[in-house]
Amino acid sequence: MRFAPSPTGLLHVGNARTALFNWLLARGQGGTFILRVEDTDTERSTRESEAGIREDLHWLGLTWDEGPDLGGPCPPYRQSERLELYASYSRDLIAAGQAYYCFCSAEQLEQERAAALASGAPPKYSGRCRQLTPAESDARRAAGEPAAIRFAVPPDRTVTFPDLVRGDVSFHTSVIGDPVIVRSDGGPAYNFAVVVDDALMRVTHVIRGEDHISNTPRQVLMYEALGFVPPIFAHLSLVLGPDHAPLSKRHGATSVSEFRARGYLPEALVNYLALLGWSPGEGEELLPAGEMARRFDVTRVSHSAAVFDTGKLAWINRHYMKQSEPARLVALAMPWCVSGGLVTADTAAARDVVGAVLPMAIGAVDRLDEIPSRVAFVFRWDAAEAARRVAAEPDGPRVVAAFAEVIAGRGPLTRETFRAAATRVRELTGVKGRALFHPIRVAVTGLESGPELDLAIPAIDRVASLCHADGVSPVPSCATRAQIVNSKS
RNA sequence: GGCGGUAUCGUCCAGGGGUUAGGACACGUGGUUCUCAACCACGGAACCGGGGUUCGAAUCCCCGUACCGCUACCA
Repeated sequence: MRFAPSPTGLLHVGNARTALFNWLLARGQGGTFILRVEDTDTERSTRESEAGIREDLHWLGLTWDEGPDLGGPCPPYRQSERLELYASYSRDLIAAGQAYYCFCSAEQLEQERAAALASGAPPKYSGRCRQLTPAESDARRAAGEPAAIRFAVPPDRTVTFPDLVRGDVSFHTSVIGDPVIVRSDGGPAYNFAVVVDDALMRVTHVIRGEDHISNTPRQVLMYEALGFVPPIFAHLSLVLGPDHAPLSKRHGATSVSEFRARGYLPEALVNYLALLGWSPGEGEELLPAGEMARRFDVTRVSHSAAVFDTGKLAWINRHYMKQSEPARLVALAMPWCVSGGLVTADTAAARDVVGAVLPMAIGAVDRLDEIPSRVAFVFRWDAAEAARRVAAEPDGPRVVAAFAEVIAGRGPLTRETFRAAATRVRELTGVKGRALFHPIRVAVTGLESGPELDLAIPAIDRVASLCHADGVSPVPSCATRAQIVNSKS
């Protein structure tokens, strides 16, 4: 199996899904997964983009066995480095009379296409240069006339190929114009390069987007002309946005790196992408990639386009956040906590702080980037505001005064000591339920609603006890907060 | 326009000649907790239309419709 992106931009989630399905097949069947870079479009291809795609693939955990960085038995793995191969095979095709030089200019071609369209005919290449004798072609080339090479599509044939997701697909050659296989600048065209590469790299299964299905008959013809056996194809339906248009920027995030930047976990994105067009069966949905690979069956992939559902991705992401080891989650969340101003740097002490505060966020938040706003109250406590709000509560000042007194000098509160303190306050004041907890919440967090106090109070005190460490701004303890609010109200 | 592909709840995915057409997300209601969230329970929600085949069609066939893709010296 192979994944063959062109390095002309960020890795789109649709392409990531294609990569994933290839990976699932390869890993599930003990196959080899090749990464091949299709950089024949020299105008748009960049090394930065290639590096970005490799990084995104790594982040997703879609590892490959052969590729430009790893090497392998069929190098090179960048098309720009395989130019002699394409040239050699195109010469063979010309020699065999299965390809020919084409001298038509872009303007000429454009005119013909417009005319064909206007008259309602299929806008395919007329095949004019196919008539040229080898002698004529050679003469014109010798004269320095620029020429592309076209593949001679055999007339009046029906090309049928099996497609693992759709069954047999047929096209008649009468609708296929002779495709350019080598551009006049000498570079190979996509349809030719894939065929040569997939054949030489001994790719057995090509899983790719549905947008390639119309290319497949030309490619099958080229396999035949070159004396190669075509691989087995499987064309995946496209990924759409909520408006049923192909997923694009205006729908929000579309690239893997954007999803990463928005705080999605790689295993969540992978799990979601796998569910888009496929299901492991038995109603199971949340499965690790290895388990999905074990169960993967291309044959059972959906035929129809799928709408990308951010809500479901969020649900899956929440699941994996709850599932993660706390230390890993802290490490993952650090960048957002730093940029969100919770801590000033990613230090060991800062990680302790984030670790103390994280339990309030997981389960309550869909993404890592939402963590800072969920826990910010710990760090941005406004004494005056808290006091004002407590004063507005019927029993507020009385409850907070009692609370301040009960916890004074006790040191950092834990869940247990807080519960005990709350019980004591209830005994002292006779206030219970919401009337008891709400003033405490408001005094200590400054929030009308938020995390459970069982979680919030120990977190605040833990952070307060860490407050002079590197990379951490000092925050007042619950006792201090209660005391201040009490004195102000 | 031509060619190709696709069609089950709002969305994703099951199922498939006779089923109360199933699950998940989302949504609604209720429960629980000091509130939001989470969690639990319950609920509403679908076989594109028309013909045909058949005792029986959501399922098989044909047509239509809609949507998507391709129709490049981009990949």
